[in-house]
Amino acid sequence: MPSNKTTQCLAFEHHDHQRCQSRLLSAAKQLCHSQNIRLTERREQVLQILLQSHQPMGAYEILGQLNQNPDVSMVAPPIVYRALEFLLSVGLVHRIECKNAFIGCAHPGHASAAQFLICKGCEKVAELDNPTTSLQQEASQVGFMIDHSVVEITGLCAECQADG
Amino acid sequence: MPSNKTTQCLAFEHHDHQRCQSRLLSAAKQLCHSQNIRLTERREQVLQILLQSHQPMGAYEILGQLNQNPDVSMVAPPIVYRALEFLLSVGLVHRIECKNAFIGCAHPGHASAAQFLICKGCEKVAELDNPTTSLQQEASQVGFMIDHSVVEITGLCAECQADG
DNA sequence: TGGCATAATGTTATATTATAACGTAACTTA
DNA sequence: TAAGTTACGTTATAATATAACATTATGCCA
Repeated sequence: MPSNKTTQCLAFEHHDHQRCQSRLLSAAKQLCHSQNIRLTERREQVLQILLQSHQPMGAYEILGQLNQNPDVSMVAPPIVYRALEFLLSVGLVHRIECKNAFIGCAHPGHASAAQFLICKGCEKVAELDNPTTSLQQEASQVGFMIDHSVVEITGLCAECQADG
Repeated sequence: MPSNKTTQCLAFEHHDHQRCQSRLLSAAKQLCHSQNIRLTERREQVLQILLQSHQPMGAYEILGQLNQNPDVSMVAPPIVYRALEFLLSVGLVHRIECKNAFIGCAHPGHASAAQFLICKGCEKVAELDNPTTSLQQEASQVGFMIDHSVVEITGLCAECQADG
């Protein structure tokens, strides 16, 4: 049995990203359908752009990609921000605070407080899927009621370390 | 012996802030002196402004306070950002990513990866002083080499919960 | 002490990120 | 189909941050 020590860091492993991407898109559609919320064309466009890679994108970068399509008329920032607002609220996208950027959720539906490993080398971001951390325990020890948590670890992934 | 369960969350406790402030300023001076780096007047001004409260401040808010002094000529954003850059590099100030804001370090010299509890009620921020977390362990388990970590927990402090 | 190198500050302009405000179109449901 | 709601489009502008270059202060040592 192969070691699975990195199986929760898909972003840092070689994988069939085509499949990864379509799996996440299907999951998104299903999730929205089951919750009776609308994944409109715009929202889906933005989600698809984010799912193209495991790298976070700025809002204006997304905007740029939307506007690359010459068939469609140019759109302005609020379009993107509104789609992102929706996707964030549903948990299909996360915000990477330390980069003012956005990334597709790697574990849609798991709701939990996400934690990110952000590689400075390849700029990919892995989303850990661990529910409770010691932090949450500490917070409650001092009587703090958690609403939302941001955990972003920057550094070098294994491969980028090897590449020097 | 009184419970010390919250002693590391000074920000959320009633305390003599006058003393807190001057203690941190002295510590900063000492730290810079011992490391032979210059805490210039500008840098000290900015640090003092941040030490006035346990609430994070945006760069332009700091700028506003600097420019409140009618004796001195107006300064422009780069002044503030440069002072902040210095103070961040020395570890006298931290950046609160989820607010694009800055806060005086509550434990100067401890170097460690800081973790913040951010209250939505009183807007105060407590800096935990815990060295290694389970996160760091997890990161190294997947071969990730940590450079910097951002841990920001938003919610309600005990007092704000009580206040309804 | 004077002159050089470096570090810090000051100034202007502009880049980047985000949202307010208001109008139009589309969907939903009675 | 009318009314209410949600989503989208458009314009303008707010808020955050930095590039580039000029000036001043500091440290150093010949």
